[in-house]
Amino acid sequence: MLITRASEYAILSLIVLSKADAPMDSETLSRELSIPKSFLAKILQALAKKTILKSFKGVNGGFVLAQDPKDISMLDVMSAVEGKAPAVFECAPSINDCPSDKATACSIWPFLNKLQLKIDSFLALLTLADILEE
Amino acid sequence: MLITRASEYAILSLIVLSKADAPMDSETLSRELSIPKSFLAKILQALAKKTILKSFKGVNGGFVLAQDPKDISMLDVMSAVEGKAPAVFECAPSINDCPSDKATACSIWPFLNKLQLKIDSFLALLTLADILEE
DNA sequence: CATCAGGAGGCTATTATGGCTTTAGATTCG
DNA sequence: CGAATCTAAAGCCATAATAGCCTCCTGATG
Repeated sequence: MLITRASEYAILSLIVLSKADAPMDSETLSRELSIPKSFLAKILQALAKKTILKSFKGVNGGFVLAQDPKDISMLDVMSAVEGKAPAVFECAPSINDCPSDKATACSIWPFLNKLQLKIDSFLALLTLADILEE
Repeated sequence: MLITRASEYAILSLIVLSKADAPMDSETLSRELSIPKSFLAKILQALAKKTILKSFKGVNGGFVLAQDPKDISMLDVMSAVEGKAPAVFECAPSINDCPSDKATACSIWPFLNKLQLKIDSFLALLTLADILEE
């Protein structure tokens, strides 16, 4: 999946936002979590675009969760933040498409696909609610 | 975990090596998988250092699996290749250590730790054998 | 209309990726 | 035994992608 720091920051933010009862602005979040403000802003915007967060402009604006934590999966978060579809193996784009004309690459393709599916389904089942529950 | 391309290449290599019956050198692997040779060489070296692979120098040298596929977990591979300990959340280094003096960061620490454990244990149980079996 | 906070884009710094060269251990052959 | 050859090991350097910084624009609020 090529998990980057953006995913890490996104999850951190979601945990904090899930506990807030009013919109929290990116500057406050940035300060509380010691995350660079400008980078965090872009991440929050990406989450808002995928309707994982809801944003409010103006005074007392900020971000709130747009969905119930049990409906927000780590796969959702990561694919929202990492731009492209979350693919561990970028050289293996689709199940019907052999990724290469090399015989070796072709023969390992089913195994890669299997691994990809395992990771994806794990991340799809792991929700924000799972992390929050005690 | 900040999964990078190195992990992807490592897993690709392990799948191919698991099907070879003689040492395979980094140049051949690089050619078959269309992976940059010099980068792949470093990855294979990292895997050899953690005794996931065994290396042979000289004529007919190369790399072979040093362990049974069922004993090679994705967590092993990723931590071998990503240099540092595989931590999704680098700001949260150890369970007894609050990662920050910020109250907010401190309060979300248990949740982060929980997520980290979930991901780690998933990756620790996912072995090369799981990927290879049909 | 003044102020606040998100949205969007460009720019810089840092890190990951990839290229290249040299060194060292192992094998083969004369 | 010694030279030649093969391949891992290890380093340094270039490029590409990510992480982080700054400024202006837009919509909302009072």
